[in-house]
Amino acid sequence: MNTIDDIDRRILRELQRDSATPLEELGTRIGLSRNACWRRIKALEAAGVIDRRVALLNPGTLDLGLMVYIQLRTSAHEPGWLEKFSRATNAMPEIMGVYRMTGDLDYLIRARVPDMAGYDRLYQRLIARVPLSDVSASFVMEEIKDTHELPL
Amino acid sequence: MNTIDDIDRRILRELQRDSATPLEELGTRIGLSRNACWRRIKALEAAGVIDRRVALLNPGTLDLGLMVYIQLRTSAHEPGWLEKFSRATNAMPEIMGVYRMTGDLDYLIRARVPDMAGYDRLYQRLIARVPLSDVSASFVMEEIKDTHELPL
DNA sequence: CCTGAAATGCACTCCAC
DNA sequence: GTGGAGTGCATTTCAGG
Repeated sequence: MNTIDDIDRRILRELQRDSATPLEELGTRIGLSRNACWRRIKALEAAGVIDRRVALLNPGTLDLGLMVYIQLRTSAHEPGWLEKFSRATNAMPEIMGVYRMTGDLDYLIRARVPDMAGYDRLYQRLIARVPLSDVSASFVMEEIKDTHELPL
Repeated sequence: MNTIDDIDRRILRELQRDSATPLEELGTRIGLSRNACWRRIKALEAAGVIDRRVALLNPGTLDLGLMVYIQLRTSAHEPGWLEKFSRATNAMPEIMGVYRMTGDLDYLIRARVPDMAGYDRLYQRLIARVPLSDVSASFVMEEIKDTHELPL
């Protein structure tokens, strides 16, 4: 895989902000021909730097206004617990992120639900599938910033 | 804005997983003609349900392997503090999420950096711009799940 | 590495049904 | 809602510097 230079970074910055821009405009914006631009994009895709193109949806219009972070502190887990936990959370679409953490909290879950009742249903379903101890939830009152864009 | 029916949801599910699929294939997959499919997508865009199309990048290939959650517990902040905090965090690209929370922690920051040294630089820059008290960081050891896809 | 042009294919529109 | 057909532009390939 080739090293990523400055021009690549500018291309990536544009694409992760908006991938619908025509090649022509993208090229002129970064001072490259449409064609050279295209070749770099293909190379970045082949190298796995660009993972995929997706549509970003608006949570507010889909009745998913409540974001919640669930913190888990574990007791001693039996062998195979992590495997079961991983399968359970991966099978639950409301759960968008699951992270094993340093520090005093062991696992952190990021989820989106319509409202408090929706959180309760999620919680009930989760503890029914995996034994959990010491669960606490924090709800997002205000999203000051929330982006998928990586710092380049 | 029209209500979103089951077929719309299936379209959205496909698009937020992969927006590069040709209309033809997308149509057959959900059992709709290319044409009807296209009309629904345009309607969803007009209604703001589909926000935009973006490229998703691979953090591992861009030397952004470390994800960190920074927890802030506030002391009494002077007026205008939130405004300053918001501007500062929005101007820092490593910071991908900033949330005002319920519960004992007041603000939660999600950020991506290359490594521990990168985190320290971020931390130093942040406290230089905004007065903060009671800052604690938790680092992601393992990403068990991490997706942008909303539950539909 | 790049540019510019040619060929392909798809998005998009309009049509009749 | 379906399918077909036509236009134009984006994407891709190719020839060449």
